[in-house]
Formats: sequence, C-alpha cells, structure tokens
Amino acid sequence: MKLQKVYYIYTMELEEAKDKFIQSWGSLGSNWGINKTMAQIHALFLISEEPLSTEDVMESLQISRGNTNMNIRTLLDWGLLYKEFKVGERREFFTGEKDIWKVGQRVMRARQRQELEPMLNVLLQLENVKSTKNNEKEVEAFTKQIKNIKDISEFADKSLTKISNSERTWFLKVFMKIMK
Amino acid sequence: MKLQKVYYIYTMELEEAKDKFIQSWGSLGSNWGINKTMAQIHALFLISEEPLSTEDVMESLQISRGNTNMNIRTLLDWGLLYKEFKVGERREFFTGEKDIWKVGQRVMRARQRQELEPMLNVLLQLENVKSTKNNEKEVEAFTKQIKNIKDISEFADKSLTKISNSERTWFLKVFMKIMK
DNA sequence: AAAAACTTTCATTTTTTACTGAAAGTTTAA
DNA sequence: TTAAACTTTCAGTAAAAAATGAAAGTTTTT
Repeated sequence: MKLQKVYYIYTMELEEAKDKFIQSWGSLGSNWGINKTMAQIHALFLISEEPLSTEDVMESLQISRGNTNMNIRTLLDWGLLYKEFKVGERREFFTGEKDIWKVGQRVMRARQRQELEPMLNVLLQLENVKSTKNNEKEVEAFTKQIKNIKDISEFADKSLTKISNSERTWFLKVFMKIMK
Repeated sequence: MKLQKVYYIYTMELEEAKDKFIQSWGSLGSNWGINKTMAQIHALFLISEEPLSTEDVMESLQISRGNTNMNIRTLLDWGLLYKEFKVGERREFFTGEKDIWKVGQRVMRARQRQELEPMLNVLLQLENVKSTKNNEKEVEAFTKQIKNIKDISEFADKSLTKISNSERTWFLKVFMKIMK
C-alpha cells in the first residue's frame, strides 16, 4: 500500500480568524514601536462593523479599564477612531477608520511629529560644532555627515507631509506610474 | 536701564555633539522597534572615520561584551557594517556604511522580511474563512476588509522591493518630480 | 598539541515598558 | 443637589525586553 500525502485546505472559523488578525496586528505594531494593546484595539475596530464601547473593548480583549481608556484616547488623537453617539445611550461608542489609505496617512503623521521632527531639531543643533586647533579635520568630517543625514531627513519629512496631505487617487496614479 | 534679551548661539564641543547624536539615534531606533544599543552602535559607526573593534565599541558606549557582539552581528547581517582586516592585527575591525541612502535601503529590506512578509502570510490565510448559515454577511464583510488590507500590504511590499533595489539617481529623479 | 587570543552563547539579572484597579473626577439624570 | 453612570488618572505591580558576564567555543600561534 502506497503512502500518500494529503493536503488539507484549512479554513478557519470567523472568531478564530478575527482573533488571529488582532494578535498579528498587535505584534506588527509592537515591532514598530506602537504598543501592543493599542494596535490590538485598533485591529478590533478595523474589523468591527458596529460601534463599540469601552466595556466592549475591555471584554473582547480582556484588558483593564485604564489601559483601554488610555489607548482609545491615543487612537482618537491619531485620528484612527471616531466618537459615535447612540440615541438613548449615555456612554460613548467608537468606530474605527476603515479606510486603510487614511489609516496609513494618519499613522505617518503621528509618527512624523513624534519622532522625525525631534530628530531634525537635534541634527540642526549638531551642525554647529566648534573646532579647536587640533581637531579641525575631524569636526569637518562630522559636520559633513550630520548635514548629509539632515538633508535626507528633511527630504523624508517633506515627502511624508506631501503624501499625508494628498489624495489617494493622486498618489496611486503617480506611484503606479513610477513603480511599473 | 532697559533690560535686554541676549541670545547665545550655543556651539558644542565635538565630543558632546557625538554623544548627543548617538543618544538621539538610539532613542529614534527604540521608538521604531530597533533596540537602543544596536542603534547606538550604528550611530557610532556612522560618525567614526576609523575602523573600530569590539573592544572600542564596548569602551566607547560602556556596554558589555556579549551585548556588543550580538548587536554587531545583527548590523553585519543587515548590511550596515563591514568587516575590516588590519595587517598585523588578529582581531576583527568594522566600518559602517556611511551612505545614508544605502543605510535606508538596508533597514527597509531587513524589516520588510522580518515584519511585512509574515503579516502578508497571515492575511493570506485569513481570506479563507468558512461561513455558516447564520454569519454569511459577517464573514463577507470580514473577508472584504482583510482583502483590502492584504492588497495594500502587497502594494507596499512590491514598492519597497523596487525601491530597495533601485539606484539612488533613479529614485531621486522620479521622486523629486512627483514631490515638486 | 597546548596555550594564547579572541569570539560567541546563554542563564541570570537589570531595566524598561505596559497594565491594573481603586480612587478621584466629571457629567447627566432624577 | 445629590445620586448614579460613566471616564480618567496614577501609584503600584507585572510582563517583556535588553544587558551582563562568566563559561564555552574557535582560531591562530608557538
């Protein structure tokens, strides 16, 4: 009797799939310096059609009230969640920005102001190093390298600003063209 | 007598400036999920004209041998450092890739394979969710959103591949044009 | 083939970062 | 105006990530 390899096409249950998405989005986030819970909450909203309350999120992800609240505030601040009011309901509900293009733009914006801009300020300062008699050459080399890094950072900063203010259609059109 | 505001143009000493650069690069790194020491070692090499040994790095950043060694290996793996052999010297020396364009390309490549590609694999799996009688609509919405995210991720993946294989001149030319 | 010179590993410790939950604060309703 | 319903804060705790350093592993020299 011949042994035979059998392939299963594994299809998940919806709940399993949702959970896997949330976990993966969380670990993607934490690899990029975005805290895991915040990314998980974001993932939950990406795939929830209905508005959710703080309680819903707490229960669904099994996390504390404080943690949930803090991360929802940050997501609101980044423009990735919207407040939603339900008639006859006192507490707040939220919905997620579903449009991945917009999500990308907003994440870019947030991180640009949080990290790129502070770095640019430091680089600007570092260009003014005073040299003494015995280290002129070294100072010159240092300054040159810093200027180089600064120039590229400024270019990146401007590009990001342009992209995060542009329309998807414009972006796709030009990008598709150059990436062909 | 009138009070007068006085502005100092503060110019740093070279050593102070180098240190500040290393610290800033380190914290930039750690905000982006790259460990602080690895980013600091990288910064040190970015501004060192001479090849450095493991010992040099340990002393300069005041870190342990094991830590230094591990991070240098990763930097070599990412293509951000090169081994350098000195005549009559037994131990290894390293130099840093100074070209910021290349640095960017290599960081992109490393992270693309470490994070984007695993995410794409997960998304691919999640597209096959089996629906039961009572959740067809929900499964459809979920699948649609996952496909959306997958498409954008694939687009990003392809773009990154193209950029990280392209020549600086090509990139600058097209990018300058669209960013004008 | 033994010693010296150097590199790598990894169990333990330290540091950093994130989370909890109770208390304080705020808003709305009665 | 006070109680109820909900949100926010933050000191303390827990979890995760990174660093240490001694021991094991290599390679080179004598």
